[in-house]
Amino acid sequence: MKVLDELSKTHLALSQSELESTFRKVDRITLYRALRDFEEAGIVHKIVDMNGTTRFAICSDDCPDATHNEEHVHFNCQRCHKMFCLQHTHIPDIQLPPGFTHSGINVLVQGVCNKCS
Amino acid sequence: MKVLDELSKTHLALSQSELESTFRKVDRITLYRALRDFEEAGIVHKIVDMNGTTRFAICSDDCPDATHNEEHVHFNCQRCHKMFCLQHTHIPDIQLPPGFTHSGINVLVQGVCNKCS
DNA sequence: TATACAAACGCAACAGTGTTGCATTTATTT
DNA sequence: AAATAAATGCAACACTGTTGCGTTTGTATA
Repeated sequence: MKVLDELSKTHLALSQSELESTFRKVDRITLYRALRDFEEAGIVHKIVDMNGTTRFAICSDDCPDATHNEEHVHFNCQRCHKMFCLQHTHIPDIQLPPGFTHSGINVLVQGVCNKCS
Repeated sequence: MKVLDELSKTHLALSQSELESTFRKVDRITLYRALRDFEEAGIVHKIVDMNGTTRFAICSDDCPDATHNEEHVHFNCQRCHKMFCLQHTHIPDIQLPPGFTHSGINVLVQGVCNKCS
C-alpha cells in the first residue's frame, strides 16, 4: 500500500488530511478504513497531538504489537507543527498511586524541533 | 461560576458534553467560550484523552500559570473511562535528542483505576 | 430613575472528523 | 466465464470546534 510507503518514508506522524493531500485520488473513507485496519493489525500506531488532531505513524521493528507507542516519546514542534516519533527516546517508569494499574503510556513533548531551532 | 464549582468538586477531567449534561440549561457555545476563557486565564487546563476527547480540569494551587498539566500525570481508566488528574504523580525528566528543546510535557497513562480494579 | 454602554448569552451556520450502510467496482477462486 | 469475496466511493449523520450576530442582562453614568 502507498499509505504505508508514505508513512515509512518519514518518522513523522501524519494526520489523515496530510495523507489525503499526498494522494489526492483516494477517498477519505477509504483512507480512514485503511488506517483503522493498519492500526488494528499493529502496523501503525495512532496518536493524538496537542491540538487534538489524530496522527498515524509506522510502527518500528521493535514496536511490540500490542503496546505500540508506549515505547517511545512523541514530540510536537510548535513552529512547524510536525510530530516526531522519537524512536530512541524511551519513556521512564512512572510510579502510580496505589490501586492504579497501568497498561499503556503516552508521552507527548511540546517544544521546538532540531530543524526549527 | 457553576462550571468552576463543578470542576472543583472532582479531580476528574471532564469533557464538554459531560459538563453540558450537568447543567442542561446552558448553551454549548456559552460553555465552550467559558472553558476557553478559563483556560486562557490559567484557571483550568485542557487535555485530550486517548480517544481524542478534549477534557478540562481545574488547576491546582501549585499549578504554574503557564505550564499547567506539565506538572502532573493524567490517568485514563479503560473501564469507567474517567480521566484522573494525578496531582501528586509528577512527570520525570525526559532526555530529548540534541536540537530539540522542550516547553511542555503531557503524560497520559492508560489502565485501570483504583475503584475499578 | 432613566439612559448608555459593556458583558454575557443563545442561535444560526459552517468546516472538519469519525463512523456506518449501501451500492459499485475490482480481484480472486473455482 | 461465473460466482464469490474484497476494496472502494458516496451519501448520510453525529459531534466538535469556531465565528458572527442579534438579544438579553447587568453596570455605570447623567
